Amino acid sequence: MRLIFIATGEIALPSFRHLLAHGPRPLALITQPDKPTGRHQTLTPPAIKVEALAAGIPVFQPEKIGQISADLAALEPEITVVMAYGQILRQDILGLASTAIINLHASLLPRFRGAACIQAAIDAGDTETGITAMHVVRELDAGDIILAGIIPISPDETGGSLHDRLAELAPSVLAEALEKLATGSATRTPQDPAASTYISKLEREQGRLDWSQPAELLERRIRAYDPWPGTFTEAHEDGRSKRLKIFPPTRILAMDLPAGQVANHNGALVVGCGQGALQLESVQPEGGKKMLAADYLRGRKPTSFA
RNA sequence: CGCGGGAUGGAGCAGCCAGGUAGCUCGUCAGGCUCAUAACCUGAAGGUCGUAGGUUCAAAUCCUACUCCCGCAA
Repeated sequence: MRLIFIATGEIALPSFRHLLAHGPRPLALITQPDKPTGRHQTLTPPAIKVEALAAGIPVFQPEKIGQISADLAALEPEITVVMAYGQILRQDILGLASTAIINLHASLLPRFRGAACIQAAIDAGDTETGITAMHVVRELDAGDIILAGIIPISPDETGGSLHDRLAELAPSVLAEALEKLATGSATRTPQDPAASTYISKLEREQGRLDWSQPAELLERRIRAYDPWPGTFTEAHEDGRSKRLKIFPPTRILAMDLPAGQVANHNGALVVGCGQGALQLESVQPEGGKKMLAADYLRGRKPTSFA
């Protein structure tokens, strides 16, 4: 089967490796251009590009994928697989493959269409999520569903841990979808538009915590947004105010404390929420390293978070 | 050279601006108190103040260079 793989995010790595190991071997990888990253803006290639080159797979990195539609057409693909690419595909790309263009999406569609689907599942308090294989259509993540793989979300799940587990789940979903498409046994289940939800890409600023919200919601958000985009607050300490990153796990307490007020409860760092309170275990002050909340309290005396 | 913060006994910090015997909250060890304890009391050990130069009678503190860590931004 002639297959083209289009992906950038690390969530696609296991699926890509699966194809390298068990076939069909991708004719080419299309991924985003190298981007400057980190404190010193070093130009960094996507990890999947590095693996593709090591495996001798041709790599395309167009600024806009439309620029290489002729090159892709020349490969005469039967199947195009898209996963966490980061660009909207133009109509001419959608029609390239003779059999199908499919997308692996990290949620149980039609719930959580869009970029931040993994974080959204935890943030919403869902008990399960998965990988959905579907046909790609013009509207984002709205195509007919071929099949989905489901995994439970554990109570201490973080965005990072769920990301990794979904990445590991994806190859089996991909393999089954390819098998069905190859044998003509693939079914198409339309998505119920009324049940669909859309989650836009997360920005760093969205990790700012609102302590007037219930502790239950904040606890989930801190897990969901770890490690990206991360959660933070402003720690007020005699006149000064410094950014403080907050990491899971956190513990919900029934304590009655005004929202945003900080208490040293027998050495434990407790913050009041709109409903209940949250005990923090791991924080990172601006300019400092990640540390235990108890350590943080030894040297800093914050009075409130906002 | 994108902007900024930091490096001080095992942990987290103060001291630096206005140079002059290294301090706080803990931890550790010993002893005491207690039915008992992560509680309390007493005492002790533990630091080339990131590295290398410079200024000075004297540098954690002022100047220069360098190394490492981190926040923002992208």
